[in-house]
Amino acid sequence: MFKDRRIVTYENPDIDEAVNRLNEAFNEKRAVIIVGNCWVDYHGRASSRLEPGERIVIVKEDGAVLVHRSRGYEPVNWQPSGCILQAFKEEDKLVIKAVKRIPHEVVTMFFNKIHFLSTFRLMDEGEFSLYASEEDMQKAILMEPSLIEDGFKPIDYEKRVKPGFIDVYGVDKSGRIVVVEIKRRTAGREAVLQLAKYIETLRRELGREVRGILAAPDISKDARQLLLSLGLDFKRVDPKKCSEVLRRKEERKIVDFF
Amino acid sequence: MFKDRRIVTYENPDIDEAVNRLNEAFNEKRAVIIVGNCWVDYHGRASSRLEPGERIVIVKEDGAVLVHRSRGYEPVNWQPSGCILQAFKEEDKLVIKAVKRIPHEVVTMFFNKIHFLSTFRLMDEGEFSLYASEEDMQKAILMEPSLIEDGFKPIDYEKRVKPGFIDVYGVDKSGRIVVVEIKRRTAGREAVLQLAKYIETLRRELGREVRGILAAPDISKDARQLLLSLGLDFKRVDPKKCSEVLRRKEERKIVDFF
DNA sequence: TGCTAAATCTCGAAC
DNA sequence: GTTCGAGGTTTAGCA
Repeated sequence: MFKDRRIVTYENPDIDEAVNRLNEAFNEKRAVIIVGNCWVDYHGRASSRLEPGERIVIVKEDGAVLVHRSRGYEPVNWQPSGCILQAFKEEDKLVIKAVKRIPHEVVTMFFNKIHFLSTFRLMDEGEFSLYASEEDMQKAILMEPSLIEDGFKPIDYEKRVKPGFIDVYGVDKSGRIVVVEIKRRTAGREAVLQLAKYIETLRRELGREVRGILAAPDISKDARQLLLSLGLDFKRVDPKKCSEVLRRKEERKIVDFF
Repeated sequence: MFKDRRIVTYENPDIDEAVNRLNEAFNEKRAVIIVGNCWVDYHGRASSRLEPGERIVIVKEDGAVLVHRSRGYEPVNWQPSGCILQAFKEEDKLVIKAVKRIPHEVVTMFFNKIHFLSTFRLMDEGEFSLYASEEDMQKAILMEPSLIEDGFKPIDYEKRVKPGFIDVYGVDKSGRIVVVEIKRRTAGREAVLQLAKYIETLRRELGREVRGILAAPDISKDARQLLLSLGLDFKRVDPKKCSEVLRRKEERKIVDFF
């Protein structure tokens, strides 16, 4: 049990030791960090070759593999979780093969120098929460329709129409049908076209006028132009304010409960 | 110089030592790996909170930050390259702040236990090559137009039309204008609609018939149906074969040169 | 299983 | 600087 948790670190291990420690770790579903000089081949949906250099390699307990260079957010090579790992020695080099089926993809890493190798099991039950998603904005608008405009009354949400799903569907204070398209970030032309498609479909279906409102924290200049030319409206809605609305309503729910 | 390259590892460092080593590393643009118990706040385009647990944190020399949990390909929290880093002690905890402007985003990591901390500089000049990209396919088709069909003659590529850029533009053996849309993977409805937009624009512009060919390794069932209903063609083109064509042509170039 | 839409997408190129 | 498109995108939600 203690061994599971303990972090075992090897500085400058020789190839044989590295092979043993790695296969041990792969069998015991322990995570691994390797820093060393390596080159990497990938074959699958595409193919790639990474010429020799020092990199950080992480193998996680679920089989995910990441090869990181000295810069940038993205790994240069990787393998998602669920791949089968194997380490062996070949011509005085450490070889690690990570194989995945569906799609069939293989990442092969060759090390001629291992500066550092560490194996361990992470104890991690902490919850992760992300706030102010597009879904949060939708919920907030449904709970607090004045975020769109005074007198707006939602009737439905995620309403199925031919081209997709309408985020929020309702009537304005004059009784006109309103379609609301929500974007969590600056809305581009794409968002306007999406809204326009819904409007056109509904106009044909219902045989009456339909208003379109694009709800987003901001809108790009060309999108605004397109929006105007199509006779649609824009309503600035702040995702963070939506989070606050949700939080407030949640609190009220709890207050009402007691 | 040697110190730069050497990997320096501290097992179970106390908070003060960790703070010193980290700020040293941030100043000297050395990369850092930390394994320890931490919680993380993020505020920026969205907001998030990660409750305590053991994680792997990487800080790269360009300021990129990655917080990895025990499973999966993606970091749970991160910061792209170019952010400003700072480590300090607060109430017996190690705090690392990673701040980026444009957009303004802050990731704050709190550690109450550091299992190990390692700092180093990666020597990495190795080239990375990805084969069989969409660009490779385009090049291959331009070099070997029969990949599309016999008698096809390319005239232009990346041709600007109102909705975007036409991958390859040419004439078929009957002299009809042909627009080729290339996809490196199974083409979906989206690809067909893209091609259709180009075709329609060109038809209006030129006032004559225009053929459309979707070139991809495969096409989804619904995309094929849409394609047929629009009177467009599909041509199966294998990305790997394109790579081979390119390689062959490159070889020929070298042969011709000598 | 396959498709669609979103992502704190990232990254690079073009305007 | 902004915008646009591609990515071995990945990931999550559904039909």
